[in-house]
Amino acid sequence: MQLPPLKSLLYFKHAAELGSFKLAAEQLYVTQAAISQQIRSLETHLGCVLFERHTRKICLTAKGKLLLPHIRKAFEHLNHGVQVIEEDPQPSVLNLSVLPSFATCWLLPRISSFQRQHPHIRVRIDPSDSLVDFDAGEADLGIRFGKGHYPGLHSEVLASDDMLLAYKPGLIDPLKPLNEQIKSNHLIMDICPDAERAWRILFDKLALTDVLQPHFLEIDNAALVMQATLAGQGIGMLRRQLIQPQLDLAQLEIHPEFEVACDYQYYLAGPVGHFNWHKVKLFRTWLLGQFNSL
Amino acid sequence: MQLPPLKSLLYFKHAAELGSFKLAAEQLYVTQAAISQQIRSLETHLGCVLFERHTRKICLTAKGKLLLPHIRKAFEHLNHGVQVIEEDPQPSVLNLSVLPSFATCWLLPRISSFQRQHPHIRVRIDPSDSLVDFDAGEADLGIRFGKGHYPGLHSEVLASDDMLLAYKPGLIDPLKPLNEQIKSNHLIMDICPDAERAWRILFDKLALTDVLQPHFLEIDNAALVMQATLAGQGIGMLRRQLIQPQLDLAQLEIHPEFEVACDYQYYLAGPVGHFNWHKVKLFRTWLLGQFNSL
DNA sequence: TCTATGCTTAAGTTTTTCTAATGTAAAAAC
DNA sequence: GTTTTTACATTAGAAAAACTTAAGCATAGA
Repeated sequence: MQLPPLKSLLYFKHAAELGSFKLAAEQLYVTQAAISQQIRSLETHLGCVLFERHTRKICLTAKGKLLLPHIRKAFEHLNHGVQVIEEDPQPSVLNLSVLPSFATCWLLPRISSFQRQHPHIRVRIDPSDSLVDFDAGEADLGIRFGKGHYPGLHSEVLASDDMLLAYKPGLIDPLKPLNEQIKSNHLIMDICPDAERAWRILFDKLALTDVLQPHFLEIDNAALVMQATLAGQGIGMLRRQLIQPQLDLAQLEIHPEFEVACDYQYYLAGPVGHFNWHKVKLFRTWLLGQFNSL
Repeated sequence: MQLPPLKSLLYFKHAAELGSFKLAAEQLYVTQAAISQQIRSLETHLGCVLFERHTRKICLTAKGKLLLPHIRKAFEHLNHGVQVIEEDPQPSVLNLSVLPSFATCWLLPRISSFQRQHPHIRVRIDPSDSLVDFDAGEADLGIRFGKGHYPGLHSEVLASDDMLLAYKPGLIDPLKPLNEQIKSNHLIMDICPDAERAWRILFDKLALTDVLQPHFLEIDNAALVMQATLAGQGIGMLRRQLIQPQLDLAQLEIHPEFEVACDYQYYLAGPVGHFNWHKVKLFRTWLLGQFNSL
């Protein structure tokens, strides 16, 4: 016994319960045409008409009325099953998977505010370069710097960022041409696409093509780049979000003539179900608040 | 509460019940890779592992065991609902939608054999050029001559066919060149892609480009083309399946030098559910038997 | 140790589903 | 009795999901 396309059954349920394709479309975040097509496909598959179409409303036919309760029951079971699975196994522990540099420069300096607000939640931060295995329960949520394409996971943008030229106050004189400053200082480079791109853009802008390789200090971690910059070892190409605390404290300065928007953005990502967990909702709210207060 | 992709739940059910992705794949007529991918997508979506993978078998994890009974129940309801809808409303009446020419030349001469075999089934034949509206219950099954693409419907090939040059015995002398015969007789043409194509192939083969238009008698129905041919009004381009009875009775002859396979084939088509109906199963068996006995 | 089995992964293709634009018919408003 | 509005239908083309093929990998069993 061949089942019809399952999605068409879901659409049927919504349309039947709301008595309207239009409302079902809104509820399901698709266009009305999508509903219309799925219902038609279901009807073709079953070989019978399920709705009487009137101009301003639809009614279930006899066959439709026969079908609805079964479909409804079926989806109740599916929902319940998924709900059982998706229950939070440890409501009082929040496991975050975060990029090492973001953890060091952004999250750690701010997390105490979250802990003060929600003292009953224990926060664990797992710094890792790649997304962890959510399936294995290794983390509840991830914060990533990327393009937002995390197949199978729910994700939302947190913020954009810019690459800035940063240095220890006094290291260079912002009134002298940038050109000169670049040539006469060490350049501290993070090995990451956005930083490399920003350097390239800067060089193009200054028409510098002959910068020597040894001029660069390459470090594979933005937090260490910042540390080196803080120590006055040269000029760093750093993300604004990561150095904001240092800028506020005037431990770093940025050159006023340079700024490049990053290709990547910060994303919050994780399995859809996790976003219903209480601890996750609290953290998400706090996180968005932190980004928006800047 | 966001449901996972519904198809992945179906695959999960099969895999869990069979304890094997491979067997599930066979049961669902897909490759084992498809199962593996769907299960992974489900796991990613739920954020937990559902199967322990061992080398030669898989086992449900605790979460998987929790999920299975709900999913199973859900699909039982879906199946039952669809079954209720798909019950045959008139088990003793078989409504066939058939092309007019096929009805006249093929089905009607043979249908009495089916009626003798199954006297309790009343057969109704609805000759129509286009597929009827199965949704409205206008027909149980359709027999079409086409490419087998009937979206939303189940279809299966019944037979292929060839276009032949047919004429009343004695009208032409098969030993004289075909070339001459074509020029000196009326040509009776059906307005249908396969017939037109066959005439074109014939003309190309005979290097005839100067055949005059009035030479042709155009008739928009293969049954009438046959009738005109039977009456000796000219040479017809006809499908073997349609003229077999006349060939057997020597009421028509075919030219031995010409035969072109049709692009189209005969298909049996209808909503999937109809193929479970008793009367449909009987008719299908009979129909296949008729085609195979040729 | 070697082989065979069954799951995984990756790339590319096919199929399905969706959107956007437009059409249509009837109810509601004027 | 028109005109407008509303909700569903239809279409073509774009986007997303699912599938297949082919290769890889780990391990149970010979």
